[in-house]
Amino acid sequence: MADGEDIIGRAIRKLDHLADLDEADHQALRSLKTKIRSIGANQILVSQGSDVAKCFVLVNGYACSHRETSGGGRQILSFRLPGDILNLDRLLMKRADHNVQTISSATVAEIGLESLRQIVGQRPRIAEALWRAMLIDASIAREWVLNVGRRTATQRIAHLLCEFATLRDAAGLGHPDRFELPMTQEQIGDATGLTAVHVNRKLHDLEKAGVIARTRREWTIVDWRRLKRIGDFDDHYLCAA
Amino acid sequence: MADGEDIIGRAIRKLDHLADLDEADHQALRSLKTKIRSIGANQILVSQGSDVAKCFVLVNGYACSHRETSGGGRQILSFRLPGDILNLDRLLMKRADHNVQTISSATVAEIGLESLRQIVGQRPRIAEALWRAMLIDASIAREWVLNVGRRTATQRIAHLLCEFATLRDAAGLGHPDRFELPMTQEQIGDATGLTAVHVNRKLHDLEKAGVIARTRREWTIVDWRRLKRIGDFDDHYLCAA
DNA sequence: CGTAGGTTTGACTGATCTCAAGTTTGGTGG
DNA sequence: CCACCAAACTTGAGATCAGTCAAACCTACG
Repeated sequence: MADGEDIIGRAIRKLDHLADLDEADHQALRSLKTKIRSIGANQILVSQGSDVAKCFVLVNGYACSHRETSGGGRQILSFRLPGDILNLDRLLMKRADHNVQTISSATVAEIGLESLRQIVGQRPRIAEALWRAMLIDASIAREWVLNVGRRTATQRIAHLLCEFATLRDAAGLGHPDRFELPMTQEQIGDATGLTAVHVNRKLHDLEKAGVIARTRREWTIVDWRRLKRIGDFDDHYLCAA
Repeated sequence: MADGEDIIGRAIRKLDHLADLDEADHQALRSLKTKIRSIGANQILVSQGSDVAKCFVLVNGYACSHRETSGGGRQILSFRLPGDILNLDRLLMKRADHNVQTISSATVAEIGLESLRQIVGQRPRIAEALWRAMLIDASIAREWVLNVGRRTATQRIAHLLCEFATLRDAAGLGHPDRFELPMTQEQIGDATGLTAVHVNRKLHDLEKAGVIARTRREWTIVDWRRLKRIGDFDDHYLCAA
């Protein structure tokens, strides 16, 4: 297994799951020229309004997308895991409508927009998979509207943890309910529309209630069923294909 | 101009704007068999989890999409105007991931999913336009996450009013800052993550401040510039193509 | 070690919700 | 044209959730 194959392998497997790609589709994806880049934590990859001519595939590490209010408020719109394409919208949109940045040190594969567009034009199955990937992102965004608009602080945080753990498990990134959480409490707050201080308090509540446990950076979901119930979590929206 | 042409004309013009459709594309769209249906206010058209085999084009009246929490909370995810396709995701998604219902009496055109899929397979420009329409919906959803997560009550309401007025104007539905608002204050609350009571109070604030005016169901945006500033509104995300 | 970023805790403030009672509006039937 | 009704809107008082400010404490890393 060559290095190049391995590196975007996770992304390909993901797309494979969204439409029945055949061997020729796989070949086409593997033949895409990629440039691998290592970046530090908290580096902006795409900034709102920009028109970078490439798509980034997250190979390793974690990232998030966010928008800002004019008053300086920051709202995280999604967390990204290895295998995710970070700015897929650029395929059809002239400009990025949100920022994308790493939240840990990471490595990304850059793909030229032109070659990606070419493949999409020639291979309908790949187009379908990408289209569907974007629809799932949209479904997640809608769930976040619900989360932030209609749930209490504890519920929002619990829901976020459920989502992260589920996506992480689906991506095959190790033990399903014992992992290192890549985001800070400040970032959890920015994702749930809360303050870091309040996130901290509610996290302690969840811990005292025996639903989660934390030691250093290692988090454990002690009572998965209860966490889901608290967060009103139903994974339907995640793989809604 | 035949009736059938007229009725989906608005939707076609919208798509035309998203990709350069040629005459053959227009013909293909016009030749779609549609069934026109009139419905009362507050009727559910699509319910979450269902798999209706048709897409609905809103011809007349207003609609919204929403999801619910298990606790009975309701979050409106978008308001829909004449010319909008209400459940476009069904093109690629097995099941609806949210509810769609009318908020006024309305007439919709039903299009069979199969014929729509056929057209999408044969006419890449139409596929591109539809794809882009979905991306714009996604961009709007992300803006709503920001709105609900990071803005105060007054800002959220102002932002919503700006968005509605802008979309309404873009759809060519009459006077840009003087119109009948189709949603109740309860619905504004469900869209902004607030209580109807609180929406009412903040609406009065905006009125007292001379930013908006209301008589009966007729709303006027008195000071458009100020409303935009209050709501931190930048229409970039709406036509982000 | 020393430092910066992240976490924890406390006391106080303020925005929004809840509950509850009116009032207005628009539609319906007599 | 009027009487009535349900839905929407309005207003007040008190409760609560989450925010703010500020200080102390970790802990990873250079």
